[in-house]
Amino acid sequence: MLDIKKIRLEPEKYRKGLEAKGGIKKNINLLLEIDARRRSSVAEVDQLKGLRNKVSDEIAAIRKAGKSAGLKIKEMRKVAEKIKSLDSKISDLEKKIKNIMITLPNISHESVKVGYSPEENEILRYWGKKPTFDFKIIDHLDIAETLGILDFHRAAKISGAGFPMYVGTGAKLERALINFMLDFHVSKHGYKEIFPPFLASRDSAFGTGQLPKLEDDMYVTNEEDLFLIPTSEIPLVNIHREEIIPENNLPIKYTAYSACFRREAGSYGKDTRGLSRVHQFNKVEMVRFTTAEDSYKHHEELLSDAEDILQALNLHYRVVSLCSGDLSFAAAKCYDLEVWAPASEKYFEVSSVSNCEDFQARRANIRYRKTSDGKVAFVHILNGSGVATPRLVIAFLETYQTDEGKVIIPEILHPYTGFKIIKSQK
RNA sequence: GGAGAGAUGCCGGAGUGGUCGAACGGGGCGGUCUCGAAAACCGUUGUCCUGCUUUGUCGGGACCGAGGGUUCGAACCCCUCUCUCUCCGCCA
Repeated sequence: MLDIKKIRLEPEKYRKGLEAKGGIKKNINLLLEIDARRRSSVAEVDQLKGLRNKVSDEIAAIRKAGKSAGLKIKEMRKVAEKIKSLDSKISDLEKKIKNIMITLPNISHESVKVGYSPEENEILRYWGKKPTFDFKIIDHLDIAETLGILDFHRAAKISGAGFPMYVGTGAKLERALINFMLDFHVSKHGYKEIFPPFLASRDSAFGTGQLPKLEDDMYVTNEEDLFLIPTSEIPLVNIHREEIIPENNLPIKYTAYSACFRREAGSYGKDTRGLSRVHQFNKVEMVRFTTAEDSYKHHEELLSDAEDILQALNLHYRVVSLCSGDLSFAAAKCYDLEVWAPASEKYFEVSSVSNCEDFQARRANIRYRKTSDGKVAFVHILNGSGVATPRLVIAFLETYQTDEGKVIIPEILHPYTGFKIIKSQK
C-alpha cells in the first residue's frame, strides 16, 4: 500500500511513478478528491463528538446531583443522529479510498530505469562462462528421460499437466539441492530457518500484495478460503503481521523451503516445455526486515546471497535489473538472476530479489520502534529466491551432462546426494 | 465433528452503563543512591486519524479480538463473526 499522505503532498510524483510502473494512468485526482471529502467530514464529526463527550459529562454530573437532565438528553439525541449519519458517510468514503489504494502498485526506486517491457531490462553483469562441450549435448528433458529421473507422464495421471514428479536419484537430487541451499543460507549468511505453513489466509495473501491482483494465479480451497502459497514470501512476511519490532532486533533474516503452487493461468503454450514453467515447484526463499535507511544495502546483500548459491554450484548466470514496468506489484526495485542452460541455449530466471520498501509493511502493518526517539515507522521488507529448483535443475542437468548421457554431481553436493554421478536407473 | 472456557496496554491481570485510555503487579525508560552494579525509592510509559492565526511538553477525535445494535453516554448490555485454549470423537 502506498502512503496517501505522501500522495497528497506530491501527487505529480505518484502520477508519474504509477504510469512508469504499469503504463496505466491511475486516477490520482479522484483519489485525492475523495480524501478531501473524507477529511472535511472527519473534522465535522470530531467536533460533534467533542460536544457529545462534554455534554455527556454534564448529564452525568446533573444526575449525580439528583436533578433531571431531560432537556440536554433530548438535544443530544439530535447530535447523536447527526454523528451516526456522518460516521456512515465517512466509512463509505474510506471504503472507496481503500478500494482504490489496494489496487495501486508500489512505485519504483529512483535508480530503476523507466521502461514498459522486459526488453528494456538492463543486464548488469555475467558471472562465469558458458560451458563448452566436445560432444552433442541434449536438453534437460531428454537427459531426464534417458536417466529416468523425471516422470511427467505419470505425474499428469495423478494431477494433470504441469506437475513434475522426480524419481529415484532425481528425487534425491531435488532434496539435496534444497537442503544444500538451506544449510548454506543458515550457516554462511546468518538466516534463521523457518518451515512455514504452505496454505495462507486471505489476510496474509493481501499483506504481501498477491491479493487482490493475483487471485486468479493462486489455488484456493473452497471451504476455508485458504490459498496454496505461490511463494514462501507470504508466510515469512506475515510472521510479523500487526507487530511492532524493536529496532535492535533488526535486521531480521528468515529463510525457508516451501513447495510453491501457481496456476499460471493464461500462460499456456508459452515457455512450458519440461521444468521451465510448472504448477508446483520447490523454492528456498529469503526474507529480510530492515530499517528504512538500510534497506538498499540489504538489497545488494540479498542479491549476493542468491548469487552465492549459483557460484557454489559453478553455474554460469547473469544479473538483470528490471525496468519499472516489469517490476512486480509490490516491488520498488528488483534484480533477476538468470542461469544459463547450454542445450536449451537460454537464460532461465531462477531468482527474483526485490526490495518492497514499506509497501508490504503498510499492508501487513509491520512496524519498528526506533531506538533513538522511540517513534514507530514501517519496516522495509525484502525478499529473494535463493533459489527456485526447477529451472536450476534445467541448467544443472544440461551443464553437467556427459557424453555418455550421465550427469556429474559437483563436489559440494556430494554430502547431500550421497552419489557423485547420476546414471540411468531405467 | 461434539461440549465448554476465553480474547483488555510490552507482559500478567482487574474492571459488568457516566472523569476508564483504563486499578494493581511485572517489564522497559529516566532519576536518586553507589567507585560501579544490585536492592530500595521517586517519576515516566501505547497506537491511529485529524486540525492549525502559535507544528506545540498544541487542540479535537477514535481505539479494551473484528463488525453491527441499544443508549444522551458502552471495555461493560444485545447480535454476528474470527481466533485461542481445554475435554471427547476421528485421524497421519
